[in-house]
Amino acid sequence: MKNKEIQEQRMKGYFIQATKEILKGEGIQNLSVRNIADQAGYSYATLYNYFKDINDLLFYCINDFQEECQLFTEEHTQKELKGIERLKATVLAYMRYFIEYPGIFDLFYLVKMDGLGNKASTIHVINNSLENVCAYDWDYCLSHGIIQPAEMEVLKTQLKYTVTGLLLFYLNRISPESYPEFIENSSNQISHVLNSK
Amino acid sequence: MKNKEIQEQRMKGYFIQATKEILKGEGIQNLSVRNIADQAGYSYATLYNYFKDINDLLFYCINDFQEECQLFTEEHTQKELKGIERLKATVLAYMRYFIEYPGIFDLFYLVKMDGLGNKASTIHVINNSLENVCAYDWDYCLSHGIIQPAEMEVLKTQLKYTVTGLLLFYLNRISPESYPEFIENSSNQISHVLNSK
DNA sequence: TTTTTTAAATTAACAATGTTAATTATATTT
DNA sequence: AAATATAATTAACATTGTTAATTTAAAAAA
Repeated sequence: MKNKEIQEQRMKGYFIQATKEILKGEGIQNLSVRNIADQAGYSYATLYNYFKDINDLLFYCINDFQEECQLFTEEHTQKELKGIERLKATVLAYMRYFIEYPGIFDLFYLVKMDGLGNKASTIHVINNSLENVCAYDWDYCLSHGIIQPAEMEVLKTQLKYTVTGLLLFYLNRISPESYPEFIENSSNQISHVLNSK
Repeated sequence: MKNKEIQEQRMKGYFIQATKEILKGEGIQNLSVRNIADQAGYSYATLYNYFKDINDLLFYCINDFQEECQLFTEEHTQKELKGIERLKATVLAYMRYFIEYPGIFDLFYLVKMDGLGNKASTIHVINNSLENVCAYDWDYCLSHGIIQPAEMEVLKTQLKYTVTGLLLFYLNRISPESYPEFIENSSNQISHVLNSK
């Protein structure tokens, strides 16, 4: 009875992998059940033997992408930096991840997840996405007395909303119009939030 | 040749009105061409005699809603308040408008507007939505020397991203979980942004 | 090794969507 | 009143998510 389990996980993996590829490549507007099944090498109805519906499939992707995002930011922030400087670099790397994969931004922040199914735990992952990526930096600032515990909560929240807002307007509403402007703007806003430190 | 124009505007008005009603009532996920036409009292294909596509129709709604939002905030902030206090009240009223009509939030900030058609001017309305609603307050603060011009730009930007982020997480990701929490959270964050004044 | 049973995958089918083409009904002009 | 132009409707198509019916492949029993 163990083989069954292994095989089922493997099949799920194929569909999850296909979904992730489409999400990263063509984006969420080109994602469809038939598309996914094609990429996975199966018929569209087969998908429903392994997932309740397309949302169910998306939940798995969110967890995977959060992990990937964590790795991405670690790789893209120089290890020499410390404290506030490092925190800022981490946040900017976090943003770059979503700029590189706008479909993942859509998935994390824009998709409607109406059926209350699996949701709870996945919503939790999203709500703590940035905070988790920055966990090391927050800890460092705390243990070195750079930020007081009380203020840290406000900063975390402020940063979360600012970062999401910046990404939302750039990716979804073309403001600012160019990437350099966006980066400069983002850098300024993040500094402004953190310099009330 | 003037009657033609009047009649055409009237017809457009029926569809726009219908669209707005559905958007405010059932929300964007229940909006469809057939739905709109039903509400307007015409067949679905008739719509295409007056609008290029459904996006074209949405553009008109955005302008109307922005005006309505402006009126809403004016009515919901006490006239006695002045300066920063009044600004804060205006921002909170702005947020309440979108809480009352989540479909309008979707329309303003979440909908994909891919065909570059009419877009430019409508995008501009959205990008300046909050700033315009707060125009009176910003002017007051400026002319009374409460905020310096240079800093004001940063605050406007910061406020825009914070407000959008707060709404996005509450409406789309259920965080925080209750409305009182959301209001308290929002109030705190807005104060925090403005108190660096 | 056949045969039977079970499980898995595929094709058919449905309802809902946006959009266009073909057709009918309504005004307008001659 | 007849002919023409305009506007509205029904038909039709392609695309979506999802379910039901059917075929194919795998496992178990003989």
